[in-house]
Amino acid sequence: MEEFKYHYKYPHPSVTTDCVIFGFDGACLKVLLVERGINPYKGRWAFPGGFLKMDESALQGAKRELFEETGLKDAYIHQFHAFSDPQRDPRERVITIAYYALVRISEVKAGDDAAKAQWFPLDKVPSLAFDHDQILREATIALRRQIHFEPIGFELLPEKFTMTQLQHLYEAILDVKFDRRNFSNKMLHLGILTQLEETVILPNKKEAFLYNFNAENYQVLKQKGFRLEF
Amino acid sequence: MEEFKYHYKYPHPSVTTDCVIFGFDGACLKVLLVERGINPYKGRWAFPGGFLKMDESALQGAKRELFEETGLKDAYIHQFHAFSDPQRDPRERVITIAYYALVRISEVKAGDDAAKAQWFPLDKVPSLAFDHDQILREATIALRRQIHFEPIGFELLPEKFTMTQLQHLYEAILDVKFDRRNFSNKMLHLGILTQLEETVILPNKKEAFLYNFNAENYQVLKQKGFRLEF
DNA sequence: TCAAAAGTGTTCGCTATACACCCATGG
DNA sequence: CCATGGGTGTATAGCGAACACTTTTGA
Repeated sequence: MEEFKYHYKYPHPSVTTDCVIFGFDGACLKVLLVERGINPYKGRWAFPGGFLKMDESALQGAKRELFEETGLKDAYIHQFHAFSDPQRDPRERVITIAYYALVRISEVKAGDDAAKAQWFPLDKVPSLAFDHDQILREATIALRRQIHFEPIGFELLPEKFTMTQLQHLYEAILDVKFDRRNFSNKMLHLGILTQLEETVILPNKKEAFLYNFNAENYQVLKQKGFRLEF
Repeated sequence: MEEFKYHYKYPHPSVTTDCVIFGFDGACLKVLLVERGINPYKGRWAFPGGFLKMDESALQGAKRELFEETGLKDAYIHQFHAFSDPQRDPRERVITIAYYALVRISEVKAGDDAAKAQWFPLDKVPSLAFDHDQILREATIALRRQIHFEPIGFELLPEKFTMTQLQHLYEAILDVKFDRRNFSNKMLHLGILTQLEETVILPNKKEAFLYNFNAENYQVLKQKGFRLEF
C-alpha cells in the first residue's frame, strides 16, 4: 500500500502524450518510431510518448517527448486528437493526447538514447503497438488538412530548398502529382517564397534555383485572409 | 480515508468532456450554455460537460452530455481539442476533451433538467467559467475549418430549407457575405442539393423553393475527392 | 409609394490546367 | 545518342466575382 500514495474518490485514467514525428527525405514522408523494450507489445514499434507530469500541459509534455527523442526544442508541433478507447491499453485505462511534429531529419540528433529509434517511410510502417496504427492514420489526415490552411510544409525542408524539393514534399503529403510548371507558378504567385541569389548544383550536376520561405510576407498575407489551395 | 478508495502510484488528472453545442436560428449561430449552480464560478455560464466514466470513450461521454442537455442522440459531434493547462480548474488538475455538436434548435427539448440552459448568439456570449472562453474560440475556429472539408452545415438546418437559409448559415459560420446569385449557382453546381417539388411561403408571403441535402450524391462526390471552397 | 426580399443571366477576368521545346549531364 | 531532369511560355476552358431588373407584399 505504501507505494500507492495518491488517493481519489473516483477512478482516474492515466494520461499520456504521444508524438508522431514527421520528416521528409526529399522523396517520401517518414515517421520516427521507437522499439518497445518492455511488455506489452515488447519488440513492436510505437510513437514516442509518456505520462503527462502533473505540472505540465499536454503541449509541454509533447515537446518534452520530442526533445528527448530528437534533441529539438523549437520544431513545429500540433495537437490533433485525443485517443480514449477504454481498452486501448491492456494494462489500465490510458488516454493519450496525440501531437504531430514536423522536423528536418538532418537536424535530428542520432539517438544517444538507449531506446532504438528509426525512421520509417509512411508506406513501410510495420504494424504498431497499441492503437498506434490508428494514431498514424489520424495524424496523416490531420497533416493533410492542416497544410491547406498553413504553410507548414516548410518545417520539413531545409532553410534553402529547390522548387522540385518543395513540389515533392507537397506530393508526398497530399499523395498527388503536380505539373512542374504549374506548381512553380502557383507557389511563386502566392508570394510566400523568396528566390535567392544563389543556386545549387544538384547531384546530377544540374544547376537549380534556391528559395526560402518568406515568413514576414506570409504573416501579411495571412491577415488578409489567405488560404493555400491544392 | 474511506471515501478515497482509488489508489495510484503516481498522480492522475481528472478527465472530463465538454460539449460546445452549436445551433442556428436562421440568422445567427448560437451556443447552448448552462449556468453553474455551484462553486467555483457559481452563477457563471459554461458548456455542458462532466467527468468521463471509466468504461466509456470520450466520444461516448460527449454524446452522453449532449443527450442529457438536449435529448438528442444522433447529432453530429466532433472532437476538436483537449485542454490541459495545469491551472485551468482551481480545484484540481482537470483535462478536458472538448467536442462540438451541431444540432437543430427546434429539435432540442426544453431543459427539463433543473440546470438552467440557454441559447446565446455567438457575439453575445458572456464571460464564461473556467477557460471556456478559450474553448469557444477554438471550437469556432475548428468549425470554420471543418466546413471546408465536409458539408456539416446541413446538420444545423431543417430537413428542408431555402437557399437563403443556407446562405445565411454559411455567412454566419464563416463571417462573410456572399452574393445571392453566385452562392446559389455555386451550391447547385456542387451537386449535393436536391431542389424539391414543394415550395414554402415565407413569413413575408414570398414563395421560396425548398431544397434538401443529397447525402447519397455527396458520398459519391466525396469518393472522387471533393472539397468545398469558400 | 417605398422598402424588403425572392427569382433570374450575362459579362469579364483570372486562374487552373494541359502541354512542348531547349539544354546540360551521365551513362 | 539517349534518358534524365531542370528551365521556360502559351492557349483554353472553366470558375469566381460583379452586377440590374422584375415581382410581390407589408408597412
